[in-house]
Amino acid sequence: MANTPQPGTRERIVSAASLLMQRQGYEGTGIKQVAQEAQATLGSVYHFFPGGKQALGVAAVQHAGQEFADLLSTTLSQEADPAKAITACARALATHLRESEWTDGCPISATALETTGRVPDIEQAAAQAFQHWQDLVADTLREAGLPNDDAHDLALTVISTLEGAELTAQVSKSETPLLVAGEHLARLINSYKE
Amino acid sequence: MANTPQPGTRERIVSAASLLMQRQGYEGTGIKQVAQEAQATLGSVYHFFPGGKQALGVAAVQHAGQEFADLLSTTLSQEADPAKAITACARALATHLRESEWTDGCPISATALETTGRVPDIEQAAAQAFQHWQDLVADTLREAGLPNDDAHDLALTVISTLEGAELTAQVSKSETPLLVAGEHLARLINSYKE
DNA sequence: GTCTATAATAGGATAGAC
DNA sequence: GTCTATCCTATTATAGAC
Repeated sequence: MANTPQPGTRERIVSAASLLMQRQGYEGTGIKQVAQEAQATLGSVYHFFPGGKQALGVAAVQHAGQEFADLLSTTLSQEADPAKAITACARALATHLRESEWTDGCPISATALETTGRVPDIEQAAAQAFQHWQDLVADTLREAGLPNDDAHDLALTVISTLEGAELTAQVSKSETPLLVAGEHLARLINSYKE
Repeated sequence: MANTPQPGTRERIVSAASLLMQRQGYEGTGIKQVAQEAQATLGSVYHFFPGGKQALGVAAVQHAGQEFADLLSTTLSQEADPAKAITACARALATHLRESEWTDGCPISATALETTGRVPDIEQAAAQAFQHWQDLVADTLREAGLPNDDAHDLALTVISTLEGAELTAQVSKSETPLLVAGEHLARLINSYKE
């Protein structure tokens, strides 16, 4: 035990790429900038990612996808009532967005939008992340007793709505879109509850 | 009357920039590419936009924002029942997305996400477009008899949800997220109707 | 208003020493 | 694995003839 190794070079590179692409998008983020932010050299980046920027983009999206999935799991499990759990998620996103001064929205939307239809590998990684998130929400709804089909569809709308509300909140620099969406989602879920 | 002038150079440039930025984002779109697509020269682009790429980005976002507002108005006015009108909007977006082979999602999301917090002029243009869309939906809901406050909040969630569902649909190359969101939004609106 | 040429810089990527 | 130097290309932007 006692294993908390400080992040290795590869890990620092992926984290830096993930953060920068969240804020500036894929095209707006340079490999040199990633190297600098990760306190690594350009040579190291290409050592770990011989596939170049696209491979780095894939790793960044996967990393961010998993990180967000963890956050989602944690938040969802803190409320027994699924409607309240979703509202809590929306609130958590709003707080995080405001505290980052509106810079840290969805970690993969910008990259996904820029590359869709043009960089298949990244596109696929983004689709998988979205699917993973949806599955987590669907599981929560099912465990709360909702029928399978309802849970599946609601989970899809929950992810879509949180995604869109975060975008709207970020653009308008206001927590309101996320908070209002959280309330509406709870109402929607409750309308399926009996 | 009888005034259908063919598009001038400036108009062609803005249209091309708008389309390219929709598909590739702001950073992923080059001014030379815009000029080429608009069948104009680089000199013409800088003639009309001395402010350079940022000024072009602002014009592109405003153009796309207005174009989408027109589409929204048209679709909303074709159904008397507001819930059905919103569902129709979602369906229209889904069809358009599929028919473009998943390239034409929200015309401004990619640009907005990439530039938020970094290019204030573009950020502001995007925020105005979002606000404009929300106002159109709010008007529709009010005209259908919903209380002012409900209409305002619902319109916000409608825009957020359509936005997110379009993103999810584009990334997963499926109409489903938009179609399901359309149904859920109708259900949500109807739950406020009495 | 339109065009070409070019400046100045930054981008992704590679080579090879260590 | 790490580092530096460098190649090549693309980028934004400008200058000036027409």
